[in-house]
Amino acid sequence: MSVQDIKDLVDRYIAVSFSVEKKAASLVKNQIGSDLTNDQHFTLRYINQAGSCTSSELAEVFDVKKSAITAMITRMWEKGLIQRTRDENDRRVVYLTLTEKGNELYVKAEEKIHNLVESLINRFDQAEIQQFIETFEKLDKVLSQSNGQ
Amino acid sequence: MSVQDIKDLVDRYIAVSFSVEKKAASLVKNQIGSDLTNDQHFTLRYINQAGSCTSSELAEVFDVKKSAITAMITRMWEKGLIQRTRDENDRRVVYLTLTEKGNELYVKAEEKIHNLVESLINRFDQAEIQQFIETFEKLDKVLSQSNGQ
DNA sequence: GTTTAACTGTTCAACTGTTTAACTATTAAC
DNA sequence: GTTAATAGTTAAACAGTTGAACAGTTAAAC
Repeated sequence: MSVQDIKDLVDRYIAVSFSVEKKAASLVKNQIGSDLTNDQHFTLRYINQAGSCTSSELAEVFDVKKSAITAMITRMWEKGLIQRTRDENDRRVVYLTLTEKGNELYVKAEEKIHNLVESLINRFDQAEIQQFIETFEKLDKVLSQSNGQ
Repeated sequence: MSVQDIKDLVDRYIAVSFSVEKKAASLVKNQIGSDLTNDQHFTLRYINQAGSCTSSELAEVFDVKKSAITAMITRMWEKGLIQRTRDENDRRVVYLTLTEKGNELYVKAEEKIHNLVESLINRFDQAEIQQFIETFEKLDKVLSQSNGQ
């Protein structure tokens, strides 16, 4: 592959990744709605899968400062979606869990997103989309390494 | 492919797309810096490639309301990166172009991003990454259709 | 055992990006 | 010539972010 070919690939990647990111976000916003922002949905998703977690953990996973997590959690806490519980052994730590309401809202939104993504995926050849996701996951790992230090 | 397989694929896609999005953003932020946010960089990129453009055009491309564009352009205009020029024939229209400073800043940042993306891409098999980008572009088109109406 | 250091989380000010709704100015339609 | 549509702006309100300073808690050093 020539230098020019690689340059073109890089150009195409930069353009398409930005475009897909924006379009996917607005598709979710328009078709899901659900009173949850994207970030809020993914926060609920993470806490739901983890069962419970801490602010520091979220800050690490989402790669933002802890104060950003505090602000986000507070907004969801005000809406009654998330519970804060202090650890009795180490009283610095606050565990975050979903409330009933938070869980319901999450499950509903998750189902809609699932259907949306499935309808997108079904428009592709199965082998193609499978390969795509595998490469995407490799990229995720490479990015983890690059970000690590 | 079974229903379960599809469900798993959907799960994996949702997880990996969110993860890559966050990691890529923070990698760019940490390694590029350059006083430009992601959105600002892509705005400069679009105007640079178009030569000149209007707020309405940017609103359409980025899929946000025009007032969001006004705010963003104003911030960059205050930094001396963008010029506003009224159309003499249709005085409602304002053309946006890069200033010298805006262009310099853009070119510098673009070069760094290019190198960054190239270093990522080079860690993949060439056929694999080429196929990946092609599928990514297909997905972009599918999203355009889905968002269209 | 007390002091010091490290850690968890919060608050506050400042910023970017976003939407909605009301508005100005200009052009097009009839 | 009045009415519609169009291009862009303004202002209020919100989500998400950083950075710096802070409180409270635990661990380490001595």
